[in-house]
Amino acid sequence: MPPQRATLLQVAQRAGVSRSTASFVLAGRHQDMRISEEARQRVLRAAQELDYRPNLMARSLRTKVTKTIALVSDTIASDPYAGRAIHGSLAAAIAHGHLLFIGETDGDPVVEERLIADFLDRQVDAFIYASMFTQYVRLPKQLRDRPVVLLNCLIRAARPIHHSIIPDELTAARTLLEAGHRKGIYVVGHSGKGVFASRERLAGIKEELGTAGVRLAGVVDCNWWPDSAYDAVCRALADGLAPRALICVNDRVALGVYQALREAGLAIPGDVSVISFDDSELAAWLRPQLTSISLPHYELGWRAVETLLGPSCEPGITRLPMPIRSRHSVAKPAVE
Amino acid sequence: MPPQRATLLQVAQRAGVSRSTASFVLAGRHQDMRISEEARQRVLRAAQELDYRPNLMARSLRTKVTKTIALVSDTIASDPYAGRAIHGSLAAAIAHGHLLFIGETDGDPVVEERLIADFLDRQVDAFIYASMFTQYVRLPKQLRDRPVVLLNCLIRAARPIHHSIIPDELTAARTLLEAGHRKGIYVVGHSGKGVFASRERLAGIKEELGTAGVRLAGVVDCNWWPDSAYDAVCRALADGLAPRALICVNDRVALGVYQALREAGLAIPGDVSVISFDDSELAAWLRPQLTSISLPHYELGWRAVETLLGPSCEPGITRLPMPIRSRHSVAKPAVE
DNA sequence: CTGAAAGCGCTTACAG
DNA sequence: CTGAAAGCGCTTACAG
Repeated sequence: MPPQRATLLQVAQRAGVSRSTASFVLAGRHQDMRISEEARQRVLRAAQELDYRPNLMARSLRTKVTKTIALVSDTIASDPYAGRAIHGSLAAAIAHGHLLFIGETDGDPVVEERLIADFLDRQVDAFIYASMFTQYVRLPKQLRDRPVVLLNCLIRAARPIHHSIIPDELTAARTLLEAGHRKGIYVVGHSGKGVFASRERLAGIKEELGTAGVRLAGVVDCNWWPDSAYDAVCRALADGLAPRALICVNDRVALGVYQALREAGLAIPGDVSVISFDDSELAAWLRPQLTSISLPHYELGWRAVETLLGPSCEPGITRLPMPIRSRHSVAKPAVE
Repeated sequence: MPPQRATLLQVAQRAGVSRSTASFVLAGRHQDMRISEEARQRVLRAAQELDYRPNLMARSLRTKVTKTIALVSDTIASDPYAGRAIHGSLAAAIAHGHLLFIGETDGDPVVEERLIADFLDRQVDAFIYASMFTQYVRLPKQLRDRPVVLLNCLIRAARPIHHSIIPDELTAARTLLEAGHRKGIYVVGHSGKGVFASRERLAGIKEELGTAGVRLAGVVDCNWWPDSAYDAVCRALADGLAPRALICVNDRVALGVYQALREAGLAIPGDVSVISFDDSELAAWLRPQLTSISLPHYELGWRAVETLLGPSCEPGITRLPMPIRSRHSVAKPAVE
């Protein structure tokens, strides 16, 4: 059996004081309570000798704060890289003296409701509401009026009432602009309504290009897999598309794009620059190695709990830079 | 502000009974307490109307069981695939009406001790002690005499005192045996003492081959990266090595092996079969596609909390089958 | 069949 | 400067 933990009462008795006094010195409130230095020392020593550690459940019951937060996500723990968001959240929580509960809903609203109820029953102080893909979400009713920070997702609202931490989708466009691209820039990927991440991504790209006075030349529509991208790009090229730069929504799409360009006799990056998202293993295996932009999962997680637990958690949106791994698929465009 | 939760007292008052009575019916102990059916109905209705949910912290303080468990790992949340172990643990915990705390130590004993202390202060009921790589570990003293299940790790001991859930490392050898291989089977990877996973893996392979009366032909020593594997295999081939089957400790090593074999004019799987571990994305990109064995992370996690929370958690070792993804790198050996 | 009471381990006005 | 007391929201012998 585990060793019995000493209680505050035991500490007090050993120190020859009351529980109140012991509690105050242990809480560091000996100043305002004006505990005699001598009593203080006795308590400290007793606590040390008994290896006293406060029962946090008891404390929480009294104070109404548990110093625990819950991260509820659709399916973050299962994604290869998104798990880092958990890691980041964990680290920040610990740094703030909090512990973190994790929960996965697999996108099922019923599961979600039950999960949140469970957390609430345990009196968690606050929530991180996280999404695997960057997207708009509806906040569960149970979370209204509670401290919540959104991780990798947003809530549609006239005036933001919560804080969101999302990736800054401007990186890709900026990279191409910096390389000197001004025209013939296309996005390869699905632009449909369903996939919110791609919409955000597309919006970010357009916006960044726009501020530089550049127009996105178009979108090659396909889903997020190599075959689909390959087919779509082949077809587009056959139809006369003459891209100078292709922004792929992920590395798998880039794989299909590579194939299509190669078959069309187009050199990467000589004729066409290619840039992508995810920075998966694949990016390094491709030839030429693919310049790819990853989601800053760890930072998103860290920052989310940081702002949740930080001094002032104001509504708004924090966009975190997306780390770019520059390899060999982007070059200055050839002069016309 | 969040809506005020109703308390047991309020339910009791609304039902016109004492807290005791309310508590008993809500706990379903109306039988042994012989509460009148009428009183029972009143309580149930009151609870419903007030949307009563018990404060689990208060209950725990009284009963000494919190229905929370903690998973402490070295660095599971950060690994691309190991995160699934968390997912599996989560699911099993929920299924048992428990909630899961997660903690990462990054392998630092000081961090570990503090983390466990934090969990203990929160009165968690039990622990999962998890490791990123399959390996032998020392159990932190704080965890002695407490309910613990080891996830993907083992404790060296004369008589096992805890339960370990680990992958069954026999799969690779078995696959080759089933394909008809009997000789010229080599392992490519580091056999040094440091990397426990490879030791377990090597032991598993030898054992499985041994029971079939087959001897491992040797080990090509290298570290777990493509370049090192490439160099090592090139050198070995130059020295006259004539393998019929190569077991790579992971997919990256397999990549190096592919290159080395190709340069030596050896066909896969015609001349040499190759099998590997991890089943990463890479396995599908290689040509021929690589047959690879993955760690059953989700199942390891699930099973660990399942046995922790299950009826009888006896000391011992559970070995979970490693799923094999058969592709095109293993074939029957050519007849001599 | 039901209620009054103690107690889990804390914190915090309050009184002296 | 310090202690007695109440109370956080529950559960559970105990008495009737």
